[in-house]
Amino acid sequence: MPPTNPLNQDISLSVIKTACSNCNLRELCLPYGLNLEELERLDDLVSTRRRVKRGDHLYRAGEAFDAIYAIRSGFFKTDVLLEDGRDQVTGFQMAGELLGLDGISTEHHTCNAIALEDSEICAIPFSRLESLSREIHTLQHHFHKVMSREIVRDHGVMMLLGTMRAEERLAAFLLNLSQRFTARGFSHAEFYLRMTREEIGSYLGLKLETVSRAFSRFQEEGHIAVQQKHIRILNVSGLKALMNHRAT
Amino acid sequence: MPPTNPLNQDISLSVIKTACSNCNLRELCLPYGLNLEELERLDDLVSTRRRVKRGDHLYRAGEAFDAIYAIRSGFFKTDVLLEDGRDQVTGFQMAGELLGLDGISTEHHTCNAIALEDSEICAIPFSRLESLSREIHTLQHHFHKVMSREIVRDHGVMMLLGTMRAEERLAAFLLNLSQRFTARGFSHAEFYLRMTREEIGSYLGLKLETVSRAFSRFQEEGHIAVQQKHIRILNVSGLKALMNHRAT
DNA sequence: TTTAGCGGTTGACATGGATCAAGCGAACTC
DNA sequence: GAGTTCGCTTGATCCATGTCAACCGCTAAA
Repeated sequence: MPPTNPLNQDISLSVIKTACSNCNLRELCLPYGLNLEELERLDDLVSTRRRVKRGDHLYRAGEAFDAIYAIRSGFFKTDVLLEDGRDQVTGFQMAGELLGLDGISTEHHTCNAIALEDSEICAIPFSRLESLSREIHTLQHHFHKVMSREIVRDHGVMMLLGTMRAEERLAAFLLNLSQRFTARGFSHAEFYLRMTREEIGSYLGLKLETVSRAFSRFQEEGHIAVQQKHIRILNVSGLKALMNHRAT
Repeated sequence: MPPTNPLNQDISLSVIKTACSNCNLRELCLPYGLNLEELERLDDLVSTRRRVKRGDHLYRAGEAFDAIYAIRSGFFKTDVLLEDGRDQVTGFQMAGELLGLDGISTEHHTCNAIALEDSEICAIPFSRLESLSREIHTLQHHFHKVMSREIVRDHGVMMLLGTMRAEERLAAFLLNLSQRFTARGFSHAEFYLRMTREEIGSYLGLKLETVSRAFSRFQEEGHIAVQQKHIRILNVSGLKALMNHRAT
């Protein structure tokens, strides 16, 4: 039932929508571990929500940094560009994950963040986040953990790029996606890829043809079923075995 | 002149030695930007100094995390291990740089830190660092910058591993070392490598033979002079040109 | 329904770097 | 001072992945 005053309705709706305290991602995202009173203080801070259409930039390398972004829904990639035109996808981000941490260092973004599907993000003004985390120990500590986790993730990618074969890389990639979908309550075994073969290749340090061949091979061997961007994982342990195989 | 009481001498010496306020790396390290009073508060915190002999571990993957480490002198590498025995060097660290940031995430170290020469480090208990950075805004902000810088550095390595050829990787590596030595007041053109060809290769995702051949080639082409671990850079712009050459 | 375009698949061939192997020189031990 | 070891260099060969090219099949627009 709409209330008598439609304006109030709008306001309360928008408040509800942008509140961390009300967000079902709060256990994955920045508010992790906060109590109710602390949550409400964080709500004050996370005031801006924005839609980003598929293909649009959330931010570009070189732009001034003043906020980090939490993904409320949707899917992003980040990439870095070299002067000579080469680029590399440095990550794929999904709901509950943070974007923009790279910008703190120089106060300018150092990569591009591009939506791979229509998405919604919450902007978190960074200086206000620092203020609040000076007051809320839990928030401070969790933020540090999130940054550290990003460093650990990057080490994993370095390992992957530095020592793994093409098929190992792709297996690791699929298992990682599967695990992150699971954490968000989706099927661990069946999902749609939001990115092209070329973007996967860029992330994994491979050419798109190599990615495509590896997909076909996994299918032949019964590890997965692929149809375009639709993936079904048929044999998780098979994929895991692929990863740890070579001991060169 | 030694004072009459040799014990006092020892104490004051050790205090002087471990103080950030007295360390000539303070502009590169954690204390960056702090005023005198703040520096003294940081001094209280950085009480433990430790020597790490060449080849020894500062910490190992899996150990409980409770402190980060600032390198006072010396040279380290960090590496990650896969279950199947493969490993990858994730970085080389020199004086003024921090080690252990990866441990914050899980409260356990996720990599090994090994001294490549006899070194000295300052241990900074992490929970106390968090406390202090809740009180000193400048410290908090600078610590965030340092973590972010590590993320940006990792993206650079991902780019290198994902898109560059062997010679480009080595050129980038040499230029990076040169720049970091310069920042520490050493020659930008002449230095000793503290790591083996194999360790360089591991970091760059190459085999030691490939690293060796690339060194030889750089020498033939007059970009550098190599003799074992002694490197002289003869043509900086030549090396830079090597890096941005290919536009595939 | 036809057509255009983009992403994906597959094949043939090329190549950069890995692998295997031999030898060398500097540093360390006895 | 001789012998041993380890790190490095260099050559020959191999192979995983890149490159080039053709074609396929969704999807969307006309």
